[in-house]
Amino acid sequence: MSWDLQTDRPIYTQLIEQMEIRILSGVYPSGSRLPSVRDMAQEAAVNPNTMQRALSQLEEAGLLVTHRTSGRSVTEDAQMISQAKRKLAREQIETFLENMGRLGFDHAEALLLVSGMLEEMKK
Amino acid sequence: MSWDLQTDRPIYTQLIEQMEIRILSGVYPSGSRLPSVRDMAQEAAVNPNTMQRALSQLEEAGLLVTHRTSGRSVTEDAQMISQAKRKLAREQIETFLENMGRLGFDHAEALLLVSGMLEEMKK
DNA sequence: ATTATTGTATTAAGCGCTTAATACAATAAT
DNA sequence: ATTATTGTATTAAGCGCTTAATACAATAAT
Repeated sequence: MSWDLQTDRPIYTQLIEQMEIRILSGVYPSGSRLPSVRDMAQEAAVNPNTMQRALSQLEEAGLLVTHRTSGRSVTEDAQMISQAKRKLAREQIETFLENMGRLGFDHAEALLLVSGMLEEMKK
Repeated sequence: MSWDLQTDRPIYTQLIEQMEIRILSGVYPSGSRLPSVRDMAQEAAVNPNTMQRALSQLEEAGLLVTHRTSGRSVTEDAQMISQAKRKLAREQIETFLENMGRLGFDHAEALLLVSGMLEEMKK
């Protein structure tokens, strides 16, 4: 699981997004413990402060729980996680339709283009 | 046509994206002249230097042409524009499928979710 | 001919992000 | 009891982005 970070926007926001995806997709399952801030920072080739910043915001969002001296873990509220996952998926679809709309494709056309591309990829 | 700019990433990159969309979707048609840098900067509530930076990069990309003292205009190469539009649409679909994939949905599922949401929106 | 408009360039300042270095308190591990 | 590990906090420096102020050359408009 690689951390590919772009330079065109703040690293800590990218860390937040990627961590969120890992949590929602089950890479870090509900209740599981995370590596230490320092370890995760090193793995992502990032300063510990920057990783700390991202993690503390994920805690604020309710996805992570901090145990002062024994590290952090993913929330045990599995329902919250699956709810967040559905919400994020919905948002992905909305942004996609919005983006296509700005290019001049309505919803029906966008759907057609997606299924068309999937057909192509089958071959 | 509003310029809603976020603070989470550089303004000039957002200007580039939004200008590109306006060009590809025909808001600024092929061959049409753009307002001056100063005017566009004021309209977007941005410093002229920032707008200049975005426009000069769009010129580098071949979408804009500069006429030293009589302003800028959109390239007259209509074919290039439509090609860029197709390319951008394709990229939108790919990113969407990629994002859904990271959340744990395969291509078929993603397509189903889109059509599902469109059904909902009809009601 | 004169004026206004065009893109362009330069300099200085402020700001947030990122890194680096360092330190501390709490507590799990030994 | 001692040690190692944990999250956390602070300070200073560098960097790119953004703004502001200003100026210049080229040329369209008058």
